[in-house]
Amino acid sequence: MANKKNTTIKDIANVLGITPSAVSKALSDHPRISVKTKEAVRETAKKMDYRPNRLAVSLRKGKSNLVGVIVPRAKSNFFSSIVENIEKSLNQEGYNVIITQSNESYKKECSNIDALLQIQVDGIIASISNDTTDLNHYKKIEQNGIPLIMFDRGMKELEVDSVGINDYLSSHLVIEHLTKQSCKRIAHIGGYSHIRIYKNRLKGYKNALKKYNLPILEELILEGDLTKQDGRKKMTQLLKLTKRPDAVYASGDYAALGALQVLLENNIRVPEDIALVGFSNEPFTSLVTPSITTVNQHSEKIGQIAAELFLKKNLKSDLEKAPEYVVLEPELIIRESSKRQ
Amino acid sequence: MANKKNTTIKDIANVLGITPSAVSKALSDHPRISVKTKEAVRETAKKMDYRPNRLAVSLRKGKSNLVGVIVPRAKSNFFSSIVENIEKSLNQEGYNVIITQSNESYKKECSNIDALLQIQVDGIIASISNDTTDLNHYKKIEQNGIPLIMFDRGMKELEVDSVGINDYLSSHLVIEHLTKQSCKRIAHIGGYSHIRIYKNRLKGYKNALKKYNLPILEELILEGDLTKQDGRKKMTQLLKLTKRPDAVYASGDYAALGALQVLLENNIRVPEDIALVGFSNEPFTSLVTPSITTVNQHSEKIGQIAAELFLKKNLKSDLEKAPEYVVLEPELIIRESSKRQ
DNA sequence: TTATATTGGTTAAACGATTGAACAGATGAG
DNA sequence: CTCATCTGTTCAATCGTTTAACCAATATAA
Repeated sequence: MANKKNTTIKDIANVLGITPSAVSKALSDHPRISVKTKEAVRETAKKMDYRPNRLAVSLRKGKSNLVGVIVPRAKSNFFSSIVENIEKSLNQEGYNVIITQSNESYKKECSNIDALLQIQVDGIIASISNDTTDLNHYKKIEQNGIPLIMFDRGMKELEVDSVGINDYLSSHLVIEHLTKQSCKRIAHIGGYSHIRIYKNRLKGYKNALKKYNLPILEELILEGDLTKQDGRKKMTQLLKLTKRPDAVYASGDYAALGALQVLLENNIRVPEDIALVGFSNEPFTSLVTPSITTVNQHSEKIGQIAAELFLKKNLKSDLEKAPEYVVLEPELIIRESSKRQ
Repeated sequence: MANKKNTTIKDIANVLGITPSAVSKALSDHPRISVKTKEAVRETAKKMDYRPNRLAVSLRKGKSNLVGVIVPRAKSNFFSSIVENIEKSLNQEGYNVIITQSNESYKKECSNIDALLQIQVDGIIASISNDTTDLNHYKKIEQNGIPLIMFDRGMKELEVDSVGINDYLSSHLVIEHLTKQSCKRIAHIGGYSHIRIYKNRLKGYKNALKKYNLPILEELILEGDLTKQDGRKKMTQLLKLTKRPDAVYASGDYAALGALQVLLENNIRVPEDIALVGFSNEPFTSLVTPSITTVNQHSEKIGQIAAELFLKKNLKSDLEKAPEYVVLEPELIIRESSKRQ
């Protein structure tokens, strides 16, 4: 029945009365093959709907034309947008992309890497999970001789190419804006500080406070996994303080959303009583009431640049070279949750 | 340099002084290999960190252990949740999943299929794009002798396994609920009716109206691509009617969101003046104010079942068999946008 | 004792494409 | 007329595994 076997190079050779190797060379435009033969080959190849067997080519050439991507969560708009752009860029260059999610779990991240190496991808583009502190599994990638590119959450320790935004500057933008709204007690719901981006946002937050002559109050600085649930918890905690904050800057939109819910449930006016800022520009931030001020991270560009970094590294297969760090400028999107007129 | 070549079956053979084929058989637990040899092989395999070359295995066996998935949009929570579950189920069985998006475009869908066939996936699990009317590109899949499974948006014409919810019943649930809220003029913002699910929802809507003795008014039935933009447009259109509807049932949450925005902008009370119901239970429906009543489609289950259908089909490689249609029961989630007390 | 199983492998071909080396025929130089 | 060169192709090995067919040695049966 159907199961029409695919035509191979051999079939073409038989039809034309030449050898498979001549066909192969004709198709790859080898100089030693006559123009006449080349044309004949190309023509019958098209006629017979020939498509090279990717598996055979990969086996022979030692590369699979597959690139693995590891994201913490695929659902997040930020990551899915990055993935989309990685894919677009790499498809153009003849690569296919395999997407895996770590679900913010160290264990899953390890097994993702194993799976990708086992599939023999030509490279891995990854963003580290919240749960990850040990980095040995990432070193396996380079031991396999393929490039690793990190995005958003990169780690300097790994010494690999990476792309992300200027987190330090982001915090400055946020604090600057909040002080203009005359906020004086700005709390920070941060991510785990072993992750570079969250550390940098925290550092930026502290430095900016200093710059605007505001005190750094440890009771206003919290650390968690930035889920909506975490946001609720941290906000509840902040409301218990005798001296409540008049603004909250969360390092993630989901945490900001959780915080917002708690604020509304407690009939606290946003932004009049407490102003709120999130991070990542997830679509829902513009949909909720009040809409949430947030930081745009240019996810499209991040994806594209990550792909380009891979292509560059892969082309030169020059893993030795010093790593390249691309840093994009953040953009503050001011919405209702922080705009006190 | 790193680039440590991977150990092959041959290396193991050399170490043990036997042939590669003996090693291969030992690893696959062939009965003709002695227990002693098997143990020795397994041990040195582990010691040398042997991992079979998937490319070679695939080439030899004629199957890649890769499954392609085509979704209209990866960002949608509904689809991403399905994908997540397909992946989970298939990974367990040793398959890897390649995800592609059609972005609701016929052309992209075609090129996705081509790409997947070219990668030599062992099967394709797909949901048809809004833009697609011609189905010939899907037939190519079966011509290649691999199974095709459809989810959510399946097409009877294709005669392949599929899984989705009972769309007809969904509309009944919605209309029943709205009539209980004493709505009498219920509008329907539908998807393109060449897509089966939207046709069925429309049919269910009409039948349910009849059941509750409500007239079917063509001016209240609209068709579009169900984006937020489309929802805005359709709602604006409905508001221009001399006799406005007192309820709107949209076949998609994004369209419902667009409609809600227009309603709020026009100071129309929801649900008191016009009640609103969406479809898919996207997370934002519970986040906006008022929260949107919607239909839950059990995306987790859909993914899992799609994977199972593939595995079954693939095992028997029995493409001839009559297709299997799995239909899940929908669940109406009632929220503020339609609850008049 | 001879024929027959059984055990535990080995050999070799195959999957489909690539590629350096070899080779045959035509052409040109000396 | 011979040797070298060029052209267009074939040969054969290779990538790493799998597997049907084969073989030698030992065990079993008649």
